[in-house]
Amino acid sequence: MQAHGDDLTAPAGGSAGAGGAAPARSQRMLPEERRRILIEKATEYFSEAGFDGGTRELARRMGITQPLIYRYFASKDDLVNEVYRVVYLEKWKDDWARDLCRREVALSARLLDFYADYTATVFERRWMRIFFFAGLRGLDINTRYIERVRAQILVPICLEARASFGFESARPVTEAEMALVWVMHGAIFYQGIRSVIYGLPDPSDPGHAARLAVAAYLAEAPRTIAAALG
Amino acid sequence: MQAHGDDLTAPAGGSAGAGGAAPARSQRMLPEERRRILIEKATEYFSEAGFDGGTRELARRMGITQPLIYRYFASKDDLVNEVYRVVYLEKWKDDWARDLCRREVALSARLLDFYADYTATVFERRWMRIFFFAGLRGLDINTRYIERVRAQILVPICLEARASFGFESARPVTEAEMALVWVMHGAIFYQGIRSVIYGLPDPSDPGHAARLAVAAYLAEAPRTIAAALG
DNA sequence: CGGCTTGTTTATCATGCGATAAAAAGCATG
DNA sequence: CATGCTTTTTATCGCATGATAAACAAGCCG
Repeated sequence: MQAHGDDLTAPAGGSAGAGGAAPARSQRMLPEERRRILIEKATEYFSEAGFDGGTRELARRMGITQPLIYRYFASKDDLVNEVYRVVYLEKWKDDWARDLCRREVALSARLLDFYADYTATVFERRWMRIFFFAGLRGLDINTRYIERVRAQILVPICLEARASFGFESARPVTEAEMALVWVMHGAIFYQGIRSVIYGLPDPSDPGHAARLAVAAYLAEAPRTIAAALG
Repeated sequence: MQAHGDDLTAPAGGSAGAGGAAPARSQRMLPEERRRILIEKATEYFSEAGFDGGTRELARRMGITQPLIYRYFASKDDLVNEVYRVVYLEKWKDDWARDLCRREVALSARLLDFYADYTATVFERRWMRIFFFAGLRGLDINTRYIERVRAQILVPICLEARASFGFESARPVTEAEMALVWVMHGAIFYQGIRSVIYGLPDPSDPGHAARLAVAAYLAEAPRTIAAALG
């Protein structure tokens, strides 16, 4: 539409756009720096427009020309995959799985600490939107992320719950135990969907939902575990 | 890609495709019927491909040619809006709000009945995916749907909870009461996300999550309501 | 049969996309 | 200043898309 009319702004060293959304026209850069910025801006842009967003519009927002993107990425898919990699993998903290197993701390405190940190990481517009764009596309990386949550977070929580309530057992986690922990996880995660996808205003007490969900989980867990192991 | 190569199948009255995915080439139809099928197939297709899916591919799946779509809809946007309308509005049941207020039935039963019916309606691949495609696009219709859930389902539940626990009051529902009911709702809704968006296998007991969430809600509600009205 | 209406297809346009090749511009070094 | 290497732009290709106009074909009525 108006991709053509506004390149009259700042022919060479132009200042920040008085006219449109395009930032200052960039100068020659070190490859690493250019690549870094490219991924960052691509994350920002694709998280809004979806992965069908055009490379021309992305370039325009960076203040570069479109073919330059192909000097740093062989194809648009390459760039998209890099965005995935950064968003999914680089934001994962191994501390989460480790800290959840620190039995010198009460389980309720471990769960609340974990969810405080986890939600601070993922309840962010860019992360959340890219997560769902990828999920709707049925991409492997999304499936693998969910599997990681299951294996490294939810299953450990089930085992910690067993230990916490005195049911030490090596038996594999049952479907009922998983269902219960998924309910807790879902109740908390859904709050992020409300904020970010629905655009509803954030609650004044952001930890409230997590406290309720964790308390409900711990209240129900003994019964579920007893039934599972009994 | 292969939009050209496979129209050698069944020139006129063709049988169901032995070659590809394209159904039988259609004959002349009554406008109402054609339009109905068009919306139905568009819902099916857009729910998979997203609203960036092409009109040619949609036409191919229907066994018609692409320009025919424009005899029934002025533009692709028109068709897309019709898909929204059908998915969002025609699947809403006014019974939900009414039945939630039937005080001769126990509140827990009303909640479980409601969620049994609600999840049967929306935990369906087409509905869920279109809901999130629209949500990510930030479309008005999605925002209005959420508002409808809030005003016609969640607020009434809060008021019914007050009545159920003997706190008859006309005061507006507080943020704490809303937060609690959103947690219940989110815990249940998230199970649909797991199945449909994540593609995880359905639990063997589909009502389990709802029972847990409703029980947790009813256990916590008296405290929350007392604090809100006290 | 001929003529009419209307559902459907064929042919086509303008536009935007991802991608490539070649020219231009920046910057260090002789 | 000239040389050489690297970043960036200009110009362009092939293709797919949404949309339009004109040709075609099926049924109905005289």
